[in-house]
Amino acid sequence: MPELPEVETIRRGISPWLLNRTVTQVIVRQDRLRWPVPPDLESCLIGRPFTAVMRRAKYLLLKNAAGWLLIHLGMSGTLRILESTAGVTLHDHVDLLLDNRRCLRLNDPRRFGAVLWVDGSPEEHPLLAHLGPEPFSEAFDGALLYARSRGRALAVKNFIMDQRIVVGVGNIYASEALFRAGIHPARPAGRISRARYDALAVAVREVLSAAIEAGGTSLRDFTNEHGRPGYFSQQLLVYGKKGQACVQCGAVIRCEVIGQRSSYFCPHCQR
DNA sequence: CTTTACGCCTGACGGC
DNA sequence: TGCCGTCAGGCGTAAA
Repeated sequence: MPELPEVETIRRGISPWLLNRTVTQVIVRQDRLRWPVPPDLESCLIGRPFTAVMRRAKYLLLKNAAGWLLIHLGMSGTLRILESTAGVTLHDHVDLLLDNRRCLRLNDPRRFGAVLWVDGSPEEHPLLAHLGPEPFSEAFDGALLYARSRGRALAVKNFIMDQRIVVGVGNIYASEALFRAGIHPARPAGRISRARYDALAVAVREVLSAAIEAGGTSLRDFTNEHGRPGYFSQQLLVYGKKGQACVQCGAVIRCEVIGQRSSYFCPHCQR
């Protein structure tokens, strides 16, 4: 599933195809996603061109004159731009047919994703209201991580994956950022120094921006808007590398479950 | 308030 | 070959 770099890659890819285009038809083949797809979605979309294609955290936000179409890709969702609505395959749940004859298609085998309609300010929507800062915003830095972590005992990996602390960091990039910062993923968040959180904030930004540059990480089913994979998997240093040699010290990379999620780290470089 | 566990779903993979 | 258990990029919710 897409973390922030994958969602941002999708956003950049679909944006030119959607901006100033109007939806002519909505096809919902399966409305049982994480929440039901609104039955009146077509009436919200038809006749009003998209005026912005934005991202907040891992949510895509498509704006028109009436409100916002909110899309989340869950664990296995993909969005593609197609020539037409032909060639329907398994798990092609939602199509938006556009007035340039293109089709924006959501495919999501596990159906943890969501397609919702938001009228009013999306920042006030319950799903978005309590999100932390964007990792590339000025509000996100070591001072924020340090302040928010005081007195908290949970593992730092779970702390930085909490979307109320900072958005966009999922299981892959949490492991990668902690390796780059030299911090053990199971270390209690409240027992990490300000200086180390400064390094972690930098590492989070670096790993996310490098992944965006590469067009996302290709693992299992992530592909961009044309169905092509991203290339950041070639730059992963610890994720999925259990049993392999650490690129920095040669120690054996380990994998342990922390907070119900597989966590990869170098036991020598990360403390 | 914090922290943990679980459930939602399907598909791929490894072991037997 | 088939069956079964495990695991997978997220996140809301319930419970302690």
